[in-house]
Amino acid sequence: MYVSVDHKSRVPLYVQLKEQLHLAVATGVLRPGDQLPTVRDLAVRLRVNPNTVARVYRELQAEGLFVSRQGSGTFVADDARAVGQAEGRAILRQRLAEAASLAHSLDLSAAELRRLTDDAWQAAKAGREEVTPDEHD
Amino acid sequence: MYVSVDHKSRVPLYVQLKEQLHLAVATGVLRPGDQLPTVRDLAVRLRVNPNTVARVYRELQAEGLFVSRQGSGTFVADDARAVGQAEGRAILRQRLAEAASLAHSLDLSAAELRRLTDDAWQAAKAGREEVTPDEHD
Amino acid sequence: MYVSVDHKSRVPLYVQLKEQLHLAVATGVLRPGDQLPTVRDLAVRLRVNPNTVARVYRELQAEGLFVSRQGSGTFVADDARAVGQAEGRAILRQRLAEAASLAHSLDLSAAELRRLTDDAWQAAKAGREEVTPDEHD
Amino acid sequence: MYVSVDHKSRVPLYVQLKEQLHLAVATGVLRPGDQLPTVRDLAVRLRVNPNTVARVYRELQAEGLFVSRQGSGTFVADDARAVGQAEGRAILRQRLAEAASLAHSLDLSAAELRRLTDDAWQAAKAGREEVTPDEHD
DNA sequence: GTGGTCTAGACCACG
DNA sequence: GTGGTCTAGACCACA
Repeated sequence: MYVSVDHKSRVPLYVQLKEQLHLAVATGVLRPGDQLPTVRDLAVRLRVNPNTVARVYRELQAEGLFVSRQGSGTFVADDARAVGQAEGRAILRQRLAEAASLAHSLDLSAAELRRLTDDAWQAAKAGREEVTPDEHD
Repeated sequence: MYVSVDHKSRVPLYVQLKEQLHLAVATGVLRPGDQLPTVRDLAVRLRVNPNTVARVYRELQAEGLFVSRQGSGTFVADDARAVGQAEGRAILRQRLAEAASLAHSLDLSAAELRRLTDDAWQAAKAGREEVTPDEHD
Repeated sequence: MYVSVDHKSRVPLYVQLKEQLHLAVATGVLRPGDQLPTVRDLAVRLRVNPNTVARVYRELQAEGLFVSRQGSGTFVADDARAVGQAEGRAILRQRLAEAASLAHSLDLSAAELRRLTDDAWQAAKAGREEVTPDEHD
Repeated sequence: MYVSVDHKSRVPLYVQLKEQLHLAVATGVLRPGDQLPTVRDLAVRLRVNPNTVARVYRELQAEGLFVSRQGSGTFVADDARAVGQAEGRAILRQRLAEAASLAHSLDLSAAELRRLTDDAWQAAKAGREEVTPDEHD
């Protein structure tokens, strides 16, 4: 479980955390049945208020990715991976749709868009190798 | 009319408006020297708070797309088109970078990403024909 | 907009409020496009913390019943009624399923269950006439 | 084995267990004078915290269904069946009251409610045949 | 010790 | 003035 949040970002903390957990499930880092850190524990590690973590767990439970039980903890749901992947693809499709629409408005050709996409892909692959540690103070 | 906003969208009105003006410049619908509607006029036409329009004009001025001549109004800057196109591409690149990163996290191949991009492009092209952005009542 | 919550009930406040709004939409008391009370206003009227109201609005928005926009307010979604009725029936079906299962365990016949249901229906109809005002102190 | 619990359900374990014992008594699976498993034994079999079982025994004792004889164990009370059946009916009546009230709010007619009830009854009858409540591993 | 609810009150983004 | 986010900290239900 390697999650981190950037307190300086303008993206809400709970969104950052939610996306990371989403991805962890979609990519199999978190597997069905795995227990998640307790709300309080994760809150301490991320230097975040417990309510914020609780909100993320609650929403992911509503989406069917997690199952929480009072007294025992929060776990990855049995069918979480499928749900996570489906959602991940849906989000990707949505973002590409926006990009394509913008490309259209800029009068780019399909070939030009494809080239830019390939560039972005290469950049993402390269970026993967670097570590981007979490700076807080 | 070259601008319209969707009051039901969760995208902030000022962002929508700003993007549309950006595009209008980048694609040549608005040309250097053209005069823009007054803040009040545009606000009425879009059924939007004047503060919102004013904010957009102010920010686009700061970006160098618009210039305001005291007493006579707001106009499209001389080098606006170049600025607009450059910014448009930068935004597009940024969005594709995010999409590519997500695709990477989802373990998609470059080919799969390209296919999704092409799909999005086709969808954008198809959608373009059905746009009727002018009238609101 | 006549909503009330019982602070003494063991049912969470946010659940009580959510159910009432759900019903108001499903029964047409709230109609598509209607503006809801502001978070702060409703919080004062119900003697509840604004966060509690905000949570309800947020969840109902996630379910597609409400639409909230920063700066302007919260409104009933266009297709809210259909969503609300569908959900209402689903909940009813779920409760009847539990009741039927229990009746089965108690070795009741279908006829006996039906009689009890009719009784409950009559009681509900009668109860409808009484007012049950909200006591807070 | 006449009891089982579902660790994945959001219904609290102690509620599940209590209901099952209730039913076992009401339907005669457990008869007056029968000895119940020890707290520790049942806890192990159900993979549940002993506190949970103890709580259920305590509450059922308070309701008059069980009696505990010092040093020899917990037994089903002599008049347990009557008590259990009465309580079962009371619970059923309560649930139907809630359902009827909801149906009323949704503007359903008595006939529609009856139809839904019959459907639920049939579904419960059908479901009953496929139950295999005993084994958990 | 687990998660769940609620309050009080601050600060930000938007119109 | 609208909703949205976040913190701090209390209290409850469950195991």
